[in-house]
Amino acid sequence: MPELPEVETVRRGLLKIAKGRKIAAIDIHYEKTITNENIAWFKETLIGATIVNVDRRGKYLLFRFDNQMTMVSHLRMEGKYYNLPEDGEIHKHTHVVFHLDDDTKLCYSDSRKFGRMTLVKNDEALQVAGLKTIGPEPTAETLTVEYLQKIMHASRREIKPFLLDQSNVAGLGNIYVDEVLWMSKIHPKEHANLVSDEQIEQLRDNIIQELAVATEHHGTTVHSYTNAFGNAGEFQNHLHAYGNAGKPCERCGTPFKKIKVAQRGTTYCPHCQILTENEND
DNA sequence: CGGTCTGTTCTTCG
DNA sequence: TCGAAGAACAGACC
Repeated sequence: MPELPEVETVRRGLLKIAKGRKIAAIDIHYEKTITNENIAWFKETLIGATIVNVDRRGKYLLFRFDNQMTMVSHLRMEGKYYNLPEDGEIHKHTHVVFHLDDDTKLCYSDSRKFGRMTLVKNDEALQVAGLKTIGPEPTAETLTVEYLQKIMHASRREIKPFLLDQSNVAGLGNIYVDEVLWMSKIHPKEHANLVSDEQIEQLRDNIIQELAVATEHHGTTVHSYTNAFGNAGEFQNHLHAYGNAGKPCERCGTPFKKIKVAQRGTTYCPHCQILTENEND
């Protein structure tokens, strides 16, 4: 389940093997991965084009080509890129294969078939659904205290679904939301507008730091698949809350509880993370 | 074997 | 206009 640190790790892996490479041929084994209406056009437009860069915005990868086109790729839960020699045997669940001009192939596999790719002109990339409404990148420059305070004051949503909403802040998913809420001592069901300005500042700092440190560790590996970019991560060894239900909180020793918040599995410390008003779980 | 669960985004409904 | 809930995706697991 790639979140920002994992997607950034994939981006760096892609740059190393694909930047400067020309697409020689494309095999598509599962057409729904490509959301363009015209699959033939998708292939024709990319064959002969050279990958000049791979950018990232939130959890979206943007492959930039020398023909002024951008392929937007979202991995959703299980999407993975990996690289093989041209004569290598592709893994199960491989839906798209880009044959490159250096006798290798860039493969996309996705056991759940949730991931999507779409090809658009460069200047239309930010109009793609999902990117059009995406919030600021979680960096010190782009995610300001003022911005976070403004949008949190204006929302009565529970903080967890609020932070999972990519239009508020880009890049957070289930794992890192549980982590930053634990670090910031905020209950996952706390309403955004009831969080104090001081706590918002803490939360903002924690989001920025947590994602940066996780990126340094190449993200969190949940299911490990060798040879796929972004699966060498070892940040799972640094998680405090996620996956620790029943184990003692590092700060106070109270066992972590696991509950549902907005239909999502949520781990939190019932002692450190307290609701300001109700005593509901 | 049937039900549940999984994460993310989009769509629908109130 | 907002937020909650459902839909969709497909497979792993009990």
